[in-house]
Formats: sequence, C-alpha cells, structure tokens
Amino acid sequence: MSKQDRVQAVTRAVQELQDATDLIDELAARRLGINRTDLRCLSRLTARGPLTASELASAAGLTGGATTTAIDRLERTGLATRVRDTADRRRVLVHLSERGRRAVQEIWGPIATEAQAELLRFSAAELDLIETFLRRALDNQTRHAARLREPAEAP
Amino acid sequence: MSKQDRVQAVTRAVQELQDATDLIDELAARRLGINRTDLRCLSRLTARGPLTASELASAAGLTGGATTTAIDRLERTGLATRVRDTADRRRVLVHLSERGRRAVQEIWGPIATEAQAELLRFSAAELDLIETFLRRALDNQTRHAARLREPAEAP
DNA sequence: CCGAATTTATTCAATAATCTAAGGATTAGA
DNA sequence: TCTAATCCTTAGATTATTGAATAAATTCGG
Repeated sequence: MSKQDRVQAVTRAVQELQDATDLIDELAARRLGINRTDLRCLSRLTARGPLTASELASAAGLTGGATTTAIDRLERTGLATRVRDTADRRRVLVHLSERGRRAVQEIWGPIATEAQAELLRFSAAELDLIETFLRRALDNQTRHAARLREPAEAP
Repeated sequence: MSKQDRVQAVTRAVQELQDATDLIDELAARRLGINRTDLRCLSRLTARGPLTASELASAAGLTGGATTTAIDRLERTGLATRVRDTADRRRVLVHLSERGRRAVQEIWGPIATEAQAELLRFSAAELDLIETFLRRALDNQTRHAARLREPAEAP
C-alpha cells in the first residue's frame, strides 16, 4: 500500500465522517421534533452558553427575523427560554432550558463519552499528531473560507 | 500538558473543523447562487457520479417531490442535466454538466489539492494512525446513528 | 402475450421557513 | 433633552418542503 493510497484512504475517511455527522444531525432533529435550523441553534447554545438573539443569529448564520422565529419555536417546544437582560432591556438572552440541556445530553452525551474513551486509547504523542492533523485541516479550510468570501474573479 | 488536556484539544479541534466545514458550505452555496439543498445534491453527484432521481433523493435525504424541484433548479442554473435512461425510460439520470464540474472544481479543487499536499507531509505510519483515528470516530458515529433511529425509550 | 402490480418520476396544494424592510423600545452621547 | 444608534420583533413576499395524487414505463404470473 503506497503512501498515495494512504492519503486517499484518509481523504475518503474524512468524507465519510462528514456524511455520518450530517446524518446524525438529521436523526437528532427528527428525534427532538425540530428542524435543522433549530438544532443548529441548540448546538451553538450548548457550545457557547447563553447568547443574545443577535449573537445567536450570527452563530447560526441567520438573519434577525429568522432568529426571532427560531427562538419562538424553541421556546414553544420548551428547549430554550428568553431571559430579558436586566442591564440592557433591548437585549434578550437565550438560555437552554433544563429540558434542552437534557435533550442535548441524551443525544450527544453517549457519542461524546465514547469518543473520549476511544481517544484515551491513544498515547499522548499520538494525540498530538492527531491534533496537528486537525489543525492543519482547519487552517486550510479557514484560508479557503476567506477566499470564498471575496468576489469571484472575472471569467 | 496532561493526556486529558490533549483529549480535550482534539475534541475541540474536531468541533471547530465541523463548524468550518459548515461555513465553507454556506459560502460555497452563496458563491454559486444556490441553496444548501442544491449544493448537497451537487456534492453527491460529484462523489458518486450520475444518479437517478430516486438515488439522488436518498443520497441527499430528500423526498421525491423535493428532489424533482431541486433537479429543476440545478438544470435551470446549468449545473446539472437530466438524461433519460434509454434502457428504462421511467428513469432519469442526473448528470453534472460541464459547468457544474467546473464550479465544483473551482470551489473544492484548491482545498482538495492543498489537503493532499499537507497529508503528503505525514509519514506512512502517521497516515495510518490518522486513518485509524478517523475510522474509530466513524464507527462511533455509525453506531449512534443506529441508536437514534430506534424509537425513544419510555421516559 | 395480457393485464395487474410495481417502480419511477412528476405535479400540485398545503405547510413551513426564510428574507427584507419597517417598526417599537431602549440606550448612549452630544 | 434630543438625536442617533442598537436591539429585537413584526409583517408581507418569496422560496422550499412535504405528502398525496397522477402519469408513464416495466415486470411477471398465468
């Protein structure tokens, strides 16, 4: 098995992993009875704690109006709550509700736990290598994201 | 830096990579003037070659009706074409158009090229380790996807 | 071969989600 | 205080998705 083959194998595995992640998101949304957008909001709130509506909007890539209705839906399903900021009453902080935290835990908890356990099977040096790989991939993507923001060159 | 820290670093990097991938998809769709659904179709067609409408539907996680209109849109923007299957004329094969191939190449080509170059900097043994890591992560996700398909247990 | 059952894709009406633009409330600064 | 800026919400128009009905083509048992 040549090095070129190994590169291809890694590339293919990355692709499959992305597909699997997408599938899990789809199934999770279905399980919770919400749509993908609302799931994304839930995920951002989990990762980054309570956010204002506009922070959530940019974190989830939504416009203001869409964010308002997304929060409405999340409140209606009891997964999140609006908390008026007492210091600046224009602001609305979106908190995960207890039920929201539980739902996230039920769905991603087992995956995270098992992932941790599997990572612990690697040595420290191996983990460093894996992180290096991930960081390089991330840098690559970040660089190209910047490029994609620029206007397309003339044809 | 403890092993536990390293596990966390890897976990965080994975999360960031997923976010970056999502962002690139968003920017790519905007660049092409299409929506995320159509972009997903484009991606599946690139990965798996010409597909029938129903194959594309299941590959992209869409219903039949949604697939028809997605193909309509892709045809209208000139990124894909319908080709009637001569053997079984109920079937419609969806092909990427030349312009579609070029668009995909313009957006993901540079990322893929650079990713390849960076992977080649790793040794064969390192690439094997990286693939092991990715395969384990994939197994983990696949297992939990199966779990998510099952009905929720009684509370 | 014939005709019923199946497969494949499309259409259509209803529903849902999103965007943009305008509005109302609140705060910050001159 | 008055004005401008900020933050969220609302409203109307647009776009996308679903689910069911339809149409066309194929398969297969008799």
